[in-house]
Amino acid sequence: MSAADVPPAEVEASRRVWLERWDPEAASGMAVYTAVLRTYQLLNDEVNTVMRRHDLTFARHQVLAWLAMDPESSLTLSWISKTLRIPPATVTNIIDRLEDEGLVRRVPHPSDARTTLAVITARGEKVAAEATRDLNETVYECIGLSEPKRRRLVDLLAELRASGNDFDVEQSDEAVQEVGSRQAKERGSDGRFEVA
Amino acid sequence: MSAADVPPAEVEASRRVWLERWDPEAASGMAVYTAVLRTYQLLNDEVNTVMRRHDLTFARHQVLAWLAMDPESSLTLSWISKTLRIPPATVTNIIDRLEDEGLVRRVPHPSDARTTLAVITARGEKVAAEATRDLNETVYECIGLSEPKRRRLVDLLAELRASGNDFDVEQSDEAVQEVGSRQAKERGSDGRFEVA
DNA sequence: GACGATTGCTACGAAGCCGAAGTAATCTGC
DNA sequence: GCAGATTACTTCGGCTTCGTAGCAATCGTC
Repeated sequence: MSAADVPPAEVEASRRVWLERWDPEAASGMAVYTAVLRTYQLLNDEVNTVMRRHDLTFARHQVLAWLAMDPESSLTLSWISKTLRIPPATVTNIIDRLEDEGLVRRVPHPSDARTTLAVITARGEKVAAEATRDLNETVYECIGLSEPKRRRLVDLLAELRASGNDFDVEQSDEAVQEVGSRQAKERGSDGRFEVA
Repeated sequence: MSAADVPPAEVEASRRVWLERWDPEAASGMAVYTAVLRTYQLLNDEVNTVMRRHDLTFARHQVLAWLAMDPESSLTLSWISKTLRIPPATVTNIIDRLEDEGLVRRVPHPSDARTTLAVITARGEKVAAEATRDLNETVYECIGLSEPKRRRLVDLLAELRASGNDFDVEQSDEAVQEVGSRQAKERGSDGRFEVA
């Protein structure tokens, strides 16, 4: 939340020591992890600074943004949990907070009494739009990388994730299919299909 | 800790909606942030899984590793806070835990009664070495990217950090100088200089 | 239609992190 | 040598996250 960057010189020093004591491959791997971590921390700090201005968290904004984008302005909690990969307990907490702030309402699902829908309120839409605009202007548009470099960076990170841990990627694909069919089923009762 | 990856198809959908409603530059910025975030989460999960095997946290291991690398096997808490960018309260907590586990001892600074030194114990050295080896073998050496790609990735991330937010970089440099001089002063009494 | 398995959500509790306030020691300028 | 600022660390309290266990509703199979 507040940690941002380790002084470069220190990092270099640590890398040198690492190289002396451990594998070169481990050293380059550590460099990658360190770089990802520090970049994450930097961006995360900026994002959270913006979010705090709107009394939100990144996680809460994420949920709110998905709700704002949804054609029905409503999502089931389990859908949120699966799609955004947030543990159910955390989703409950997030919706609790959003509800406390009056940005979201819990509504029982019409055909399945087990599930509850999160419905975004007018105020929620407003806050979501404001926060998103702020986020775009303050963080996303200010990333100091040319368009092609952004693309290359995204590609490299995707490759890292894809090859680094097949397991997780497979899991994601499964989830997509599950979510897709669930959505189709749910929305089917309304005569509409929202393909994932 | 458990969130790892949003289903790619969902992400693509969100990006499309983003593109419709907001700037293309904001969309590519969001893509970068999302990619960094997800990669961080993936690696972080792996790192923490390893750390849990050694009853450590990444933060605790980081501190332990720096202690293990230090020629004096000791660091002041404030140095740790500044260099690793960890808030003082968190450093206190980290050292508390490490002390509870007998990996570190708190020793009063010989010449400044305000500051306390964290000194790594023999057991601390052992745990640090084991955890680091495990981390290298399980995570760092398994990152699915060729050596040149790793380098390119690290460079791109460095550029993002450097150009994206001059403020933070300057802050870092200040910290380096401060830390450097502090170290020199502290170590000066021992007749040795540890340049940052 | 009924029983076991599954699914959806929540309550509880533990852990980590950190901002703010507090205490103690040291440094600075006079 | 002495106020006042600074520095170092800790305590406190709150927030977020998430694993586990629990309850309630639903589904699938017979």
